Amino acid sequence: MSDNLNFVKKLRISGLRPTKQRIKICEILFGGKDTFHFSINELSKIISQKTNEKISLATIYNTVHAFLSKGYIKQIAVNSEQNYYDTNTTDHHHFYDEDKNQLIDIHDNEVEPVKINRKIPGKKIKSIEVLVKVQNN
Amino acid sequence: MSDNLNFVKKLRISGLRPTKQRIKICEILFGGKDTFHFSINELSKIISQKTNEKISLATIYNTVHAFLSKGYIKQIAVNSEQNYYDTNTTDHHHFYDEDKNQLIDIHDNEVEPVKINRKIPGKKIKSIEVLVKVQNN
DNA sequence: TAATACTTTAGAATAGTTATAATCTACGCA
DNA sequence: TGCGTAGATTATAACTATTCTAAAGTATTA
Ligand SMILES: [Mn+2]
Ligand SMILES: [Mn+2]
Ligand SMILES: [Zn+2]
Ligand SMILES: [Zn+2]
Repeated sequence: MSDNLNFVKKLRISGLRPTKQRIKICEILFGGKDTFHFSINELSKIISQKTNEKISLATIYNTVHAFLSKGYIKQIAVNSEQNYYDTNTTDHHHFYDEDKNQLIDIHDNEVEPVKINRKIPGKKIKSIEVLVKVQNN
Repeated sequence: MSDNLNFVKKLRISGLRPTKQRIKICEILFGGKDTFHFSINELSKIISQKTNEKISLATIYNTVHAFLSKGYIKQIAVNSEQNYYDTNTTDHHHFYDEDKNQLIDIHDNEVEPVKINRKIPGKKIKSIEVLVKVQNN
């Protein structure tokens, strides 16, 4: 709960007013020990489980987008069914479990750096993402 | 146009009846010299440009899904805005030009093989995909 | 040619997401 | 400490990609 002060700071620093809703979403996203992956749908369910008051879907979308543009979370492209987000904003790759519909972090020591021996004229690389799809044996 | 016989064969082999619509879509997808990337939307536009008769959206979706499940095309995850498909079904990676919203093939000689030093128990790797997002300098 | 299974189609339904516009709130300033 | 205002929240409508439905059409095989 003293985390809340940090969240307020975090929001203020990036020019976002520390509202009740945003602080609650901060608690859920950044208050745990571990980072995690979520869809808007999943986040919405977590919120309604852990909270008495309801946060409207529009606010959840707005907040996730705000956090995304501030770099507090990352977006992960898996498929077009649903957007996935990641509270781990470091550069890292993923397994995607097609049976559980679940993202799993691949740590840097678990994968060789990807080397691209080609440049696109006039373009700079913004990100390199590896997605390893896995399924049951 | 003698390609059409091949397309009929191709469809027959996989248990799909060679209908007028499917053959037309085959022509567009597999009749050119080069492979290419497309969204359903783009394919739909190409069809209406190159064809007098119209093919309904439902049929385009059905056919793309059928071809996908037969392995005639691949699906590429870029973002959740829209699904992308690829008539190049070989294993290969992609640049994604965020300004032009366009996929560009990375050839095997342009990237070192990606080595994953970790296994998920009970799971087998289905695919390894690298997506390099680029934007204007 | 007839029976049948498969296919196409228009349009309805669904689902994720974004826009709207009214209400509410945070916060700098009087 | 209370006001004014910019910014935030919300319910709901709108939008769009995709899937479903069910009726009409077509390929296939006997
Ligand atoms: Mn979407
Ligand atoms: Mn979709
Ligand atoms: Zn991650
Ligand atoms: Zn490709």
